[in-house]
Amino acid sequence: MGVSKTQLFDQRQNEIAQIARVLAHPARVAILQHISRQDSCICSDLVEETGLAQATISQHLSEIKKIGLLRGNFQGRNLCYCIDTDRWNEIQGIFESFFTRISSQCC
Amino acid sequence: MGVSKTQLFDQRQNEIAQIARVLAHPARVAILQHISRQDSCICSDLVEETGLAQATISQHLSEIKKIGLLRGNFQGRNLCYCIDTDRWNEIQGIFESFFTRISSQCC
DNA sequence: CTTTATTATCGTAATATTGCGATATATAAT
DNA sequence: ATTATATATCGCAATATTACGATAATAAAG
Repeated sequence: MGVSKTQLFDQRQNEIAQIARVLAHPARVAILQHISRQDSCICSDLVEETGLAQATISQHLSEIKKIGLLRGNFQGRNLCYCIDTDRWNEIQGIFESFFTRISSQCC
Repeated sequence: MGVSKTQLFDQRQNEIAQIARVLAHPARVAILQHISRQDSCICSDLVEETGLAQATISQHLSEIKKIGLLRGNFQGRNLCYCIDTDRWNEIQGIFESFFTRISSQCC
C-alpha cells in the first residue's frame, strides 16, 4: 500500500509529525539556521551556501512555508525571507510540551 | 536523482534531521506517547491502540530504536519497551538549543 | 515596453517510506 | 522437546520525497 494512515491519529499527533517532517531534512535545518544567522535575512545565497540547485532550494523553502514558518518581502531585486517568530515560538512550545510530557519509569 | 545529499551538511544538521525523521510520523509520536503514559511500559497493545498491523508497528518501533530511544526487556511472554530517559533528555536538549538559537529580526 | 535578475513551478528520474501478509525467530509454559 | 504466543524480518505494492534541468512568472531597472 504505502499511504500514511493519518486518520488513525489525533490532531496533535499529526501536527507534531507534520512539523517534524519539515525538520527531517538537513537542508531545511540548514536553511532555518542560515536565515536566522543573517541579521538581515538574505535569501538565495542559500544556493551557494548549500550547494543545492536553485529549484531544490525553492522547493525546500516552500515546505518550510507550508507550516507557516517563513515571511517574505521584496528588498530591491531580491525576495528576502525571514522566520515568523510568533509561529516559531508556537512550534517551540508544541515540541517543548511533547518532550516534557514524555518520561517513563521502565520495567 | 532522488538521493538526499547529506554530505553537504554538517553533523549536527544531519543529527537533527535524523531525529526529526523519526518524529515525522504520527504513529511514532503516538507510540512514544503511549509508552510513556503506561506506568509499566506495555508493548504491543499498540496494535490494538493504533489499528495498524503488527508488522507495521514493529517496523515503527525499529525506527524509534535506531535513534536509541527504546529499551526492551522480556516480561513474562511479552517484550516490554520503555523509553531510554537519558537519550530522551539528550534529544530534548538538542532540539531546545536548536529552537532557542533561531530567531530573526526581519527586513 | 523591454531587458535583466531572481524566484517559482513543471516534468521527470531515482530513491525512500509506509503498510501489510506471510513467514521466521524467540520466549514461556507444558 | 513441543506447543503456544509475541515480536521481527522479508517481499512486495503503493505512494511520497528528493533533486535537477527547463521554463514560467515576477519585479526592478533602463
